[in-house]
Amino acid sequence: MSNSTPATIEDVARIAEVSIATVSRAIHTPEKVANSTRLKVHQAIAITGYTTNAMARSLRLGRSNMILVVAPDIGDPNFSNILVGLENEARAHGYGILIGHTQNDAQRGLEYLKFLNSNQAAGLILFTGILPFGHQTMTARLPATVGVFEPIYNGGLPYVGVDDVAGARKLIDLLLAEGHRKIAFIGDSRTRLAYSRRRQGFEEGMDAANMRPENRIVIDGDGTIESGRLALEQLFMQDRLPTAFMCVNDQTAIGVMLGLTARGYNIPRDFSVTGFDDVPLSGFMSPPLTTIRQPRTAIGKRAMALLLDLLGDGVTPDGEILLMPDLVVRNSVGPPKGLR
Amino acid sequence: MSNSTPATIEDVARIAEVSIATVSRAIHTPEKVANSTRLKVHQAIAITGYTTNAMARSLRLGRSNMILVVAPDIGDPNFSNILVGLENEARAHGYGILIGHTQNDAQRGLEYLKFLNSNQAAGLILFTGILPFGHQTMTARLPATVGVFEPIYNGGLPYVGVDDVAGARKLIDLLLAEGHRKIAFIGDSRTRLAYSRRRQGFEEGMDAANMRPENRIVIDGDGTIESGRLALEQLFMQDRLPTAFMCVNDQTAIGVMLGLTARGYNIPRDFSVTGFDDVPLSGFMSPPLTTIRQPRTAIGKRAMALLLDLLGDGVTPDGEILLMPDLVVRNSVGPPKGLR
DNA sequence: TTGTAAGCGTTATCAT
DNA sequence: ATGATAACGCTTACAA
Repeated sequence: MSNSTPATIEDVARIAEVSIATVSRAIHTPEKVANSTRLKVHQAIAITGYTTNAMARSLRLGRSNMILVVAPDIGDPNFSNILVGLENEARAHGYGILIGHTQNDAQRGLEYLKFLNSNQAAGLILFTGILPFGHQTMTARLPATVGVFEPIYNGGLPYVGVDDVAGARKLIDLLLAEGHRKIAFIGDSRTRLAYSRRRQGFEEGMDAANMRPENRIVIDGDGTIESGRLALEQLFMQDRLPTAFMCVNDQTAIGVMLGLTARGYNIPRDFSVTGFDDVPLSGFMSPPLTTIRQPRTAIGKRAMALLLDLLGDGVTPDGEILLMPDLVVRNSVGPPKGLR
Repeated sequence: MSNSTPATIEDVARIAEVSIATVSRAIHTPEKVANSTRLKVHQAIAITGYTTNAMARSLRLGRSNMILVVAPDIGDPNFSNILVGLENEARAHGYGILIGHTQNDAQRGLEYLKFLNSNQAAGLILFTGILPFGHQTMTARLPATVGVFEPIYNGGLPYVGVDDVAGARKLIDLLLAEGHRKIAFIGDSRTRLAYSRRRQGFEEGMDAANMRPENRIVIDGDGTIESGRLALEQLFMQDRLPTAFMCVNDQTAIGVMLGLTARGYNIPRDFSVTGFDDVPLSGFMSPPLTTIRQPRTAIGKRAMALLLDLLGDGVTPDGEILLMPDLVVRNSVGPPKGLR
């Protein structure tokens, strides 16, 4: 069955004994074609195994039906479920999805920019928190674009994600309610809106409880397990110990937990720890991690819906769609040691 | 800088005051163009910000410079490092990578098939273990294709991965050497070559040690953490307990460990457990998991090199390239209880 | 060394 | 309701 070359619209036309124009119409505007003709065409299509050559179609149309999703790290445990949401919604509207992987390398980003500029994708979803095109970022001519999961720092682009400030606020309020006073925020030094917003939630909560600056320990990592561990070591070396660690994300929290456990401490008896994102692993930790759940599939769905809207009427919507995140209370938080 | 429409080759030609053919040559066969002309052209390109329209180019050429990588589950912890190897190699040869995500859904697979059939990708890398095109699998007309990480069950396609039999053999030999006699193999019931080969390694090792059938407990899951847990519960319920669990992959092993720990057992004092793959999480377990390391980046690199070869001379190479995997000894294996 | 022109597979306009 | 044909942007004989 391995024919040498794919069937073209002409092959179909010949077999159906109509013109190629009619074949095209039978496919895309069947109502403009006589019933009998349409039947013949579809039979011919079945015989030849014809599928539209998307390159030719897109060239002619000046647009494709593919959406490019760019992420710096495919391995990000948040990514795959977001993707499911994106895909389902795209499919429902006749679009396909292609994934680009930048590894935080501007060179790679640029290649995707080229891809976009040659109309190989109709729209762009950015999972990056920052425009990934290096020095060309400012002058990049982008198709319809929406950020997802992380607001985009330097783009002024529409975005769908969770309300980071509110999520962080839920966490800090929980810690405060348990009786914690001296709390460390293990942040992320990379310039990303999501991180500074989570920090902001932390500060607002501390403010609301009238906590003095000396009760707030802020230290930055880079959002990895390793960096959580490192931040913890720093704090121990400097002898600046809180009773609770509020971490910018789950990875960091897992690093902190691992470090604490390795030092022989018990969580939450000796220290409390919180995360953010509810990554799959978090539920498997011991103790399971108290964190904020990202409605990942929903976020993906909304983001794609937004993009498709944008593609439709080309009108740029209001800046951000913020979903409310849920607090997931597990077992990594308890009252501080002094209070028990 | 947001021009309405991308510059075309004609814009460049006009500005450089040459024909479009010369522009094309200046780009692709610069040696066939006078120095002075080449200079003018490149200046014009800079001015216009021109990038080749890949759709038009591919349509004309009948091939693209994109490689499609299809995986059922982007979230697979093995995937992201394989991808790095694939990408680096592809880039080095002027190819870009696109990722397709099937979620084990034949419908989705079919869409990628269409994508391929319209020449939108020059080659295909399959991370799937099985051709993902449903009932059209048998008649699918594929471009140059190579399987990676998992041999492809129903394709007869070239493949780059690890020697599963040899890897499993290392594991079973370790267990045997520690003194284990009654060993359970927690397998995967899905029809994939990788799993049956690991099982084969298990059997060969047991055979070589003259172990009787009643010392071999074989039970199947589906390769997830949950299924490892479930398999363990089944064994407990049936009261068929081994002293060691050899698991088809790390996820399964982690499930087994979690279940064992939840039941209050100590690993490796009460039971030994092994995995396969050395997924990132495995090193973080307590105890860290003894397993087989997949040289993921190397596998990706080799697979892409093979594909590019194939693209070059179109000659189908010998079936499989098997890399030797390393045993990673950590702390989840010890002597069986009776022997201590 | 450079230009002219055909053609890749579509869709859309204009006739018929 | 259907057919001829131009055009989308590009590469590559072939001519000059």
